[in-house]
Amino acid sequence: MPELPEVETVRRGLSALLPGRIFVGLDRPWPASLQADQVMIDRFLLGHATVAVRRLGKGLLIDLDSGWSLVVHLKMTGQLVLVDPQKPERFGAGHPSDSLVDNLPDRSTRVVFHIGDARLYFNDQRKFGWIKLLPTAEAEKLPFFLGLGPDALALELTAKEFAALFQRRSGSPIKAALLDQTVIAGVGNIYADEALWGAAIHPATRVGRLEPGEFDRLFTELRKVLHLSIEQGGSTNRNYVDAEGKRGAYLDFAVVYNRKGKPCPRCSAPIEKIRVAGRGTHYCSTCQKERI
DNA sequence: CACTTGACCTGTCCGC
DNA sequence: TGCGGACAGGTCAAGT
Repeated sequence: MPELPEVETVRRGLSALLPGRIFVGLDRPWPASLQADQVMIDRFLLGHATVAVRRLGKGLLIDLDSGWSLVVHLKMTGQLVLVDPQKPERFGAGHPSDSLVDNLPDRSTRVVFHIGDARLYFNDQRKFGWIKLLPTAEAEKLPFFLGLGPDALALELTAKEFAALFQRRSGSPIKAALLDQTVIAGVGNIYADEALWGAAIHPATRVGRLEPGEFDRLFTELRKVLHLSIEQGGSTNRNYVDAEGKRGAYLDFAVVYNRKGKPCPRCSAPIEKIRVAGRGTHYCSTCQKERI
């Protein structure tokens, strides 16, 4: 799944649904997805309530009143969906076209948290995702979190600072550097392609060849697509759903991602798909000129 | 250190 | 229709 806008959408959903409710039980149809000792689960999860839900890059922290946290990474196909029997209208019914999941648990369900009467399902078709239970201070110090660059939507980040983050990756294609979470946190394959199209930069352009004005444009476009996507509840290509099981609508606004052969809205040339940094990459060869 | 490639898994789609 | 291969929102480890 999940790049910054999708994780942020899940965070907001859980933030509205979880705090104050007590974890009372657990099912683990695929135990490896939850890295936690049963003794720690009994002491620091069960009987405790959520106090806050935070996002760090593409990771989530569910802070508990025990001083411990559930740390979640959804990787490619992870979902966190809360089903509340008190509010069945939240889930599926009414807008079935918005819902991608019903009848949980299903065969991708890896962990089920019982939270009062409600159920929080961790589904993950490809099993790349994980959940850990750790003391909050320790969770924040996981290598993955310590290594993160500034959040792509950090309020205090300026265009000048944005450009400076890329210095040490001067030999990389700009797309590879954008995907590097230690440079800047939160950008993934979809929004890298969309932002590079907006800034009219070829994805394979070496960082060292970019001009200051191009970094300015990239910074502006990146934030624009991330904000728009959050407004739209994220991107659902295949699996992604929010905390209520609903898909995101951003791909209706996407210009290049998953749109090979469709016309570029700037110049009407067909969008092309190539491979950059080992990832499928969509761009307009007319608007985003390659520089040798 | 910077950079690239393949591996982790399951499911789906495309071409023959 | 069937089958094999490529590919899918992300990281990591290992290689050069």
